[in-house]
Amino acid sequence: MSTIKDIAKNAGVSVATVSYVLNNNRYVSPEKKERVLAAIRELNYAPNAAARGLRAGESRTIGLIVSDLSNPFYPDLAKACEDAAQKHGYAVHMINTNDRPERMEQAAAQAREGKVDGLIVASALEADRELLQSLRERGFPLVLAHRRLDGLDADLVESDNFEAGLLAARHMLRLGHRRISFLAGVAGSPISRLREAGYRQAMAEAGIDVLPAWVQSGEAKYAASYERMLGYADLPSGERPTAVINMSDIGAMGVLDAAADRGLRVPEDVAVMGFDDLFLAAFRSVRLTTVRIPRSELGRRATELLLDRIADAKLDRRHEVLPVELVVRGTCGGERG
Amino acid sequence: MSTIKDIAKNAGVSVATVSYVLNNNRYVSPEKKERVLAAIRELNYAPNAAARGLRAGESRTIGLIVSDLSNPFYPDLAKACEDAAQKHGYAVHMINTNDRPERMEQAAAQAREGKVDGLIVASALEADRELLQSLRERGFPLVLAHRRLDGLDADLVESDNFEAGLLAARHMLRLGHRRISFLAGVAGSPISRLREAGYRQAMAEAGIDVLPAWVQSGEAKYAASYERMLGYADLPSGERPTAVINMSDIGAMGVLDAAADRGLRVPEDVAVMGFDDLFLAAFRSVRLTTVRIPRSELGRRATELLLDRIADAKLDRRHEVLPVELVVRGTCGGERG
DNA sequence: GTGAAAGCGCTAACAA
DNA sequence: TTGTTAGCGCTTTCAC
Repeated sequence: MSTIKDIAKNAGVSVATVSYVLNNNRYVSPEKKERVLAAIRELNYAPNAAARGLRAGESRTIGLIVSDLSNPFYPDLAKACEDAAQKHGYAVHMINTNDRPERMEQAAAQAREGKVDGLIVASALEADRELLQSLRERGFPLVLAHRRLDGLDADLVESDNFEAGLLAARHMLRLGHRRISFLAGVAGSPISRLREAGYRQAMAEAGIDVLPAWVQSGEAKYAASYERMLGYADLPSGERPTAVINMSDIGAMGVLDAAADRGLRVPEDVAVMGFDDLFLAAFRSVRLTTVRIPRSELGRRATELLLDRIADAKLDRRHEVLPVELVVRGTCGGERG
Repeated sequence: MSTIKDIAKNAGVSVATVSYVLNNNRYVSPEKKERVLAAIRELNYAPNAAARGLRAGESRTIGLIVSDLSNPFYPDLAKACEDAAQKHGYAVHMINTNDRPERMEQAAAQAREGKVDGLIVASALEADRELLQSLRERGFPLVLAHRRLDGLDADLVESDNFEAGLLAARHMLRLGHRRISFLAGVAGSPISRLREAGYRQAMAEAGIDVLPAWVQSGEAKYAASYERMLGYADLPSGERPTAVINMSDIGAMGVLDAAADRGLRVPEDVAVMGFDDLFLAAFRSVRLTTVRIPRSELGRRATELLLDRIADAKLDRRHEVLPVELVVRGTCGGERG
């Protein structure tokens, strides 16, 4: 690898001059400039990032922490984040925690070492609060995406989860359902809490008492949701919920499959909804009615907020709520599309 | 952010001593050591990565280039890569190219700037050959994963694509099919070429002439495969392939959906297979028979090879071929599982 | 055992 | 208009 000195020597100028043409922040005579450029081409030179970073005190890289890359929710968010960052000359350093706390610690370490200039946390867990708070206290730029962490002094972009729950439940209600189940996410998850609140509000508006058996916390993943639907299927049909709203599209797939395995027809015997609107929800063999969570927008806005914050640390804290949208397909009947 | 100087001052020792305890590569008296450790804790110090990197001439970071993060194929590969890298103290810098050449150039730039110590390319395109070759010529550590690039002087880990094609076609043959279609990937893709060769070999073994209409190149994605299956569906039933092997599980979903849209039953009217064995292939509503491509192993081995190469640049070039596996589900009949 | 100081590659203040 | 040089934070050689 050649250095700026090699270029200077090759072009017969000082290193300062090379630096000037590199950053073009000083006038350099056309002849010298051309010689420098030629030397750069000839030696295939690229300025060393570590040296630049050390000098400038920044890495021009942001970190993106996601909890589970295999969840199709995150790749879209990550892509949008990368696109937005790139537009501003930043690279994205993605870290997949698999919800393991030690991975989060590694991410924080990278922050403290200056490997990244700021962090987007797309999966903040209660367990991460202290770590993230300590980062913030040291003034480290941080934005939470998708999952909020109440009381944490950081910028936040989320979707309108209350509205999402409201939309879902109202849709079921409109279709005539009364026994509507809400299969929530892990207890304490703010996303789940908000959506459940929306669901409860819709039920209250309709004058329906929500029975305890209708609302269950747990993992929103395929297997857990499958099991929970199996539980409903074993109920006598007069007690069984006629509609099931699941915290995620992936979980809704489990509900759908469990219903099928028990000979329950969708939507005739059970109507099913999810949240997210993943690509698989659109498959003809699925046609899942769902509430779309704007993941790309989440990623893009989070990045923009972070970049703003990096540029100006004393901005007021911001909190953005992105709109969600009902997507009607086949699993509740009344398909439009 | 505090620096090593702050620690030295706080602990009343020299920066050298701080460095020694940081890296613990010299004997330091217990008392001083304790004072240094205390100062580090007190000031919440972490050594600056840029300074270290500059000094050491390495970033302890590897780059992972994937072509499309939204394709569920890659996240699993990326996770395995991250796990393996982490085990050796390396971070992973993921870059999503979306198959755009300029993104590949940015990745190469990061390599030349020393932001990463080596690169795993999980989606090498013909168009990238020159760029990658020039990196190799400068001795930059590079390993190709999943997609080979003939003639490129780089380590390679791929799956046994010829065998995969063979397995798929033989499975259909065993089930009694004769008119077996192979919906290939983009023309010229080595993966597609190899799998097609396996398919053709199986057909030849069975003494069947492969009709031109049975083999079609194109995108292996949902929409393109959907269209191609629609084309088959319009054929008189005596000419229509009774079995369709698609280059990817996602594409096979398109085939499945097109068949359903045309009232064709699976597997009675058409048997369908994919490649990959994505999580969605296992859904009860899908139950796709497929050939499993070992994506996690691909990611893990690629990382190990790269780390080896970083440690020792003059290793012989390596080429590993990972085994694939037939996964029988419902879309061809004869389900075992 | 510990410390002073050189130097990794770069930028920019200052001098000329 | 261009060059000299200090210094970013760290590691390590060399000296004591």
